[in-house]
Amino acid sequence: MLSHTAEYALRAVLFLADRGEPASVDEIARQLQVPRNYLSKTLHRLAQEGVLTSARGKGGGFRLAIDPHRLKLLRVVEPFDQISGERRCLLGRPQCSDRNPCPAHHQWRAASERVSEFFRDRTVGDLVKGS
Amino acid sequence: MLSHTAEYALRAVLFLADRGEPASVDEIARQLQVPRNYLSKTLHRLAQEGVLTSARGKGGGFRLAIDPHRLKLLRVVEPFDQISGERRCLLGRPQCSDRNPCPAHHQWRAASERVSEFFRDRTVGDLVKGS
DNA sequence: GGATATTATCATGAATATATGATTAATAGG
DNA sequence: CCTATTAATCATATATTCATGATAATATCC
Repeated sequence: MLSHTAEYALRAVLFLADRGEPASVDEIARQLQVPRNYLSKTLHRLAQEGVLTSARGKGGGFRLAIDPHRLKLLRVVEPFDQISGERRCLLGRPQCSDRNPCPAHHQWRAASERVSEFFRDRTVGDLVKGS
Repeated sequence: MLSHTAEYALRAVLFLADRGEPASVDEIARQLQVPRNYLSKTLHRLAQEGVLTSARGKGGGFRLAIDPHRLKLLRVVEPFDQISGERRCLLGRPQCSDRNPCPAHHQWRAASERVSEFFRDRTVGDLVKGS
């Protein structure tokens, strides 16, 4: 469902939310067992998006820029995977829409809407143990 | 949601179901506006899976091997994309399961289940206009 | 059996996602 | 200022997806 990159992003964010204080890429990568430099780029991207803040040098690292209970999962994931946005027609028809639906449109919409909803409504806080 | 390949497969199958008689790769590719040789491999794969039958030579082509109303969408799509099977943990934890759930497990399950259901329950016949 | 239509296969290429290793830039603390 | 720590960047490698063009194999029809 999610790309590796988006999954790394989400796991890193959950880790940071759970932890509550800054952590270095090294530490996060070790915890999640994912490639260090690859994760570094992913986290950098999240920082650009305003989800994380980063600080170099001693005592630096990444931390959440947003209260976990206000941080929607979609915000974490959408820089990497297109989850929501305009829902793509299952049959790839560009002209497909609510008013001019392909044969699959309504049924597919109802199903896929649930997934978008999940990412749009749930917050990082919802998924962290201690809250 | 679907890869290009799976989308091509689904569209080709719907086309064949709608049409009711054999069609050549050339014709299907022209109709769907997708790359010919690439589609050829995709259809070949569907033939191997028993979804289509193929015939070479004059008068040949591909046709459905299964009554559209008995052909689940999952059957068309699963050779290319992993939709169902063991639902993958959103956080990539191999040990995650109903009995040993990750924090996202139940919520994610409820949402993604809808998508699996769609492919598992709906048939090609459901999506063809004239039926 | 020759011409033609068609799927099947092969060789290759381009684009993207995933990943690794090395280097550079910034920051904090002594 | 020096050193250690850390993010940021650069160069490159590997795997997968998506795609193209050419050729081989097979079937039909005359």
